[in-house]
Amino acid sequence: MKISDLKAEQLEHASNMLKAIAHPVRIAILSHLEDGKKLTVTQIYELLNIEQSTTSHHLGILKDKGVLLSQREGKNTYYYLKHSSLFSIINCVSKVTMEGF
Amino acid sequence: MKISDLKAEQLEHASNMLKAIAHPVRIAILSHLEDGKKLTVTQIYELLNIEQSTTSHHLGILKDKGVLLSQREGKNTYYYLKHSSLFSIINCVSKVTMEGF
DNA sequence: ATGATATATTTGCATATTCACATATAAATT
DNA sequence: AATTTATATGTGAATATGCAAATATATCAT
Repeated sequence: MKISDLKAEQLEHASNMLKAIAHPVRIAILSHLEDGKKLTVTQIYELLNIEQSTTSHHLGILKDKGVLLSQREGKNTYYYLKHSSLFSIINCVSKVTMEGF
Repeated sequence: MKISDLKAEQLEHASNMLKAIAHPVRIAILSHLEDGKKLTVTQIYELLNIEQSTTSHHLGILKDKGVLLSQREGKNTYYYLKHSSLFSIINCVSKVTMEGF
């Protein structure tokens, strides 16, 4: 099936999901969540070397737009990918990016 | 290879490309350019039933960010996909979107 | 060469959204 | 109450968006 079969609502949905991941920091976050990994806010901002509040903000965006899920365990909140099929998109993006254009 | 292997420059590039397509109108435009099709500004704005200047604006964005190429033939400008591998991304998006979440 | 027409691009405007940072606040644990 | 971890708020700046109008480009007839 082709994307032209999508209705306006679906285009909006696809657009929102793409917006969610269309930022270098959020792409980097997702890259660390491959293979079903779950990471805390602290782990992520230390890995990426950015502001703690900036990290939480981006995680909030990804969660709000249905890309990530979260799970509080004591003081820590673990974030993980909601759908493994998102890897498909990210892998496609990396493939196209590596082709260099 | 994983997206975590990407360098900052590549994350930026991937992000820009995703930003380029992360809009309902631009997704709809791309959907009509599958299978190597080439369309004019007039064909596109009539297909999508939107303002002529809005269409030209979005086409400009897609061209500027390296998603589309254009080719003037007389009064008409034909737009087409720069890399067929972009279909991969769009097809992944439609797949994930159709899974409905 | 000029004016008219068709097609496309650009400009200006107002509005909305996004972003990073610093700080404040909230929640959980000790 | 103090500490650790996380979320929310405010701010200023940057970016994105649609529309209407203006401008540019190409073609055609005169």
